[in-house]
Amino acid sequence: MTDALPKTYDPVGTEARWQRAWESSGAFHPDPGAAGEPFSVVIPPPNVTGSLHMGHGFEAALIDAIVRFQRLRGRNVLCLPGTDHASIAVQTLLEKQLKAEGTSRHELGREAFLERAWQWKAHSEGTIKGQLRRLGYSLDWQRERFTLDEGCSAAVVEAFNRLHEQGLIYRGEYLVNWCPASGSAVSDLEVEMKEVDGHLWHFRYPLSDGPAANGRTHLEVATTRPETLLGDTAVAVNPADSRYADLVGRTLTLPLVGREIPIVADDHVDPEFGTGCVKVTPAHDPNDFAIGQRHDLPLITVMNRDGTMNEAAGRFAGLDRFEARQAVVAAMEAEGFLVRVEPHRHSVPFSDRGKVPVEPLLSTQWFVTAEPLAARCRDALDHPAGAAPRFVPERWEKVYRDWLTGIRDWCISRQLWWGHRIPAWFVVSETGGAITDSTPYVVARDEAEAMAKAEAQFGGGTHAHPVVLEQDPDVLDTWFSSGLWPFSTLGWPETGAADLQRWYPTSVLVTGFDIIFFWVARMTMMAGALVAEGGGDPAAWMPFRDVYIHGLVRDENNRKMSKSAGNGIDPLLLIERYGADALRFALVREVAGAGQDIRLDYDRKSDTSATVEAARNFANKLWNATRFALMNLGGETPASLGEPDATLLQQEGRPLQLADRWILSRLARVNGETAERYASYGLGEAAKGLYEFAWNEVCDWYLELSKRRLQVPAELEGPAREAALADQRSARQVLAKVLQELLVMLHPLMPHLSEELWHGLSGEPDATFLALQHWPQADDAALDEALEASFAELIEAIRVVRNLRAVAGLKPAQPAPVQFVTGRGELAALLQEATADITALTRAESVAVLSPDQLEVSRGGAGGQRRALAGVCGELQVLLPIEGLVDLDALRGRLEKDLAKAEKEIKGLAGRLANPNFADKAPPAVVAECRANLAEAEAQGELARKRLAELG
RNA sequence: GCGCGAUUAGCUCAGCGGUAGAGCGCCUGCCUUACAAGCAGGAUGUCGCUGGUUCGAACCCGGCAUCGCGCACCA
Repeated sequence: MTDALPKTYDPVGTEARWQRAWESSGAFHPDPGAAGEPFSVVIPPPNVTGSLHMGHGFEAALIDAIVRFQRLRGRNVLCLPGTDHASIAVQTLLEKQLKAEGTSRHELGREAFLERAWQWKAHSEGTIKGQLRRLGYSLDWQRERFTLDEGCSAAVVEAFNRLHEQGLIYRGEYLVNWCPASGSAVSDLEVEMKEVDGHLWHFRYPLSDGPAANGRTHLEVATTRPETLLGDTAVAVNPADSRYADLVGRTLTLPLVGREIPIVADDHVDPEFGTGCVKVTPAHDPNDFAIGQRHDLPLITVMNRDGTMNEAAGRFAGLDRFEARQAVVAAMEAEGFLVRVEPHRHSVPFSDRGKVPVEPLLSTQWFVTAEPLAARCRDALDHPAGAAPRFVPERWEKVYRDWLTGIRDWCISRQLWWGHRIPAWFVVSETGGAITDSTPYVVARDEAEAMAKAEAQFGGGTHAHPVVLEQDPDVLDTWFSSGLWPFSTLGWPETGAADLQRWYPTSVLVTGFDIIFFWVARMTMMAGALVAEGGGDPAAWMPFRDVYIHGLVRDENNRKMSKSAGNGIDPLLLIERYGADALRFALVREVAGAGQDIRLDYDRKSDTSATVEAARNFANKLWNATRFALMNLGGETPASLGEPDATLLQQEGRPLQLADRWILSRLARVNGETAERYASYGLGEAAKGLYEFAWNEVCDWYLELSKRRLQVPAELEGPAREAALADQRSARQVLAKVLQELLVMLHPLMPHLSEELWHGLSGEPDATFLALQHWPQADDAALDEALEASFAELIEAIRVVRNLRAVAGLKPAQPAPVQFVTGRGELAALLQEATADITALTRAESVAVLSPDQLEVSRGGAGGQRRALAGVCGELQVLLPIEGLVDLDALRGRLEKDLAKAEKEIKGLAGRLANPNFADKAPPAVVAECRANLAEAEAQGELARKRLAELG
């Protein structure tokens, strides 16, 4: 960097340069053997379904801020990237493509289809990696993983085998959520309830053996799904319902089908709802399935897997389920069984991915027994040493715990091709070469092991035929492999793996609340079963110490940004316009507390964002502040200048001025606060604090105050020159130190800009990175609360002068005399010490600090100052004796405003003090403060009145 | 139905017991050699409604309303 820096910061070239430098030097590729306490994060692997949107950018900004901070703190940091194969999502996407091409996966065949899926993966992964790099994410690309890569796949096979050995995986025929669109079972979590305007059809089911004692000839049932009546195997009533007590045990004749079905009594039925009679279709409804089990009812499946009716549906066979609904209703009506139809709003389960209603369908699937795994996780939350994991914000712990309580078994098989093939082999030689529900199977690590197991069990002896195996064609739920992510990526099941030893458990998981069940809970459950190896302290096996839950990015209309909603914004669009640092800073700065959603304002017509633009302006501000420093440090660096010593005062030879001591105190305080905020996930607060410090304190005040000291007039000679040079040097030292430290503190949020400016300032070679420096030790000796308070008063005094000048309509360049009047000795001393600063910042012609007595004397003498412009702040009276230049009306207006303000304050404070309870019960300090404020306000009001009177 | 969150300046949001804040936008002056992506000054609020606790409530507690989210779900 040279002295001739451009006036505006150009992020695009700079960012690319540092991204290349960091990566090619292996800056973020840690050695497990290196020193430093380990700190590790595995990133939530994005799906290889295309590209990333702003939500990913937001998450990246948060994670990177955390890991970069920890790196600066000297930790041995690993931040491991990767992607997820997203079984259903990718397969759906590919099938859509194939359909558009007029073909299908079945026409292509499994092998060719998978070939294509891998091509797609390579394409999508390339896009995603490009995006992550452009964000400046400090990832270890050499450790990049993919859920379907060799190592992760081996981990999946091992996990499946171990869980099976532990008796936690079973195969069985149950009602599952069947998604006809993808042709696969899905888990409970992949089902979304949606409110739909439907109908409630009331039907009559006649008693088969004649009228009841009370003359009743039929029962009336209601349903939202008439097509399922073809599979009814009972009608249920509440056992306590006296209306039907005598009918329990008798039978009804199912219309259209003619089947005799029993009337059963079951607690599930709410006698208050409808007629109190419920048709029971155990093979097509989860509640009915449960009733069916209790009453040992037959299961009659009337649908095929593609959502059409099957042979059991008789004359309706072949119809789509929704066509069948119409047809059944029409037939019921024609045959006189339809009582009435009423509109009915109700919830319908939809498949998350397929966007069609799921069909509860009886099928044979693989399941994970969830309760024992969940129990271990619940215990970890109640561990005496503290909840594991620790949720930030805390409230999410309850959400996590509630889900783990009363958990249902997890259906893990999917009738898809893209994914981890289930490591189970059917011994088809036992069932005539075909896979049926009764075909025996073996679970194994590979085919050879499967064969050995199968031969031991089924070979030789009485079996004359050779053992023939066929691997289960299904794949596992994507979340099965995602559940292993924190340890499969580090080398598990190889427990001796160096990375696993060094970085497991990981330090923090950063993710959105929308996948606490899908992913967070699955990881903790998997770790409990696979890593814990028999329990123990959860701190040893829980895959992360903390879980930091962030909110979602919403668009300008407060809608969640997502690809499916079509409102996602490509982060690259904003990066190209404003720079990655600006985008990152804008996103993080929006975070309040934690876990709150953020709204990114964005104009889709112009692709602009006021929020990001403000962050870009901040970057430019820092750029220019550093540019100013480079122009004024005389070619020196922070290192060559050395540390300023805040404990030495001007008289003792090192001319540290008021402003120096003030900014060094502020710096030390901001350093401590910022470190604390970063460490406790207060990222938004850290960003806001640094923004305010950099802009409102360093740039607006310190930098302005340093200007007059950085220039030593050529005409100075002798001791005066010596003094000016010494003062210049200390201003240089302080300026250099403050800026350099500020850049380090900003680095986690704005890595490229800070890296660039830090190099410019420090003159360090390109190969030395700010990213790998140490967080500066806060100089606690520089902290001076009283000084900070005094300086705030000084700033206020200068503001009043500026305000008066503005009211008077003085041209900025026009000098004017300034008088301060105060009876407070230490305030007078402060103003006296800062005379040169005040002069510089207010264009003062002269600065006088007077006591009230002195003022009276001077006014009595000169006589011509009665119409001075006057203002007050605190106990300080500020006068601009510039009669003749002043607009009297403006002057009066200003004074009236002061007076009104003072009177309003007096009223409030006096009211409070007049309440006897206040003096009695409020803390003495508060009462004293109130009295002081009242006295001050009264003094202010008095002054204003007096000046107004003088104006006549 | 149960639970969670939100409701503060025109907009986006801080503040969470002691006299209401920021950024953007708006108004008025300034091209003052770090920055016009800037500088200086200014205006702007019955802090959703309603009870209560307290000397004192935007802040704590109870209701209500509106918006959003999660879980469960009666055919």
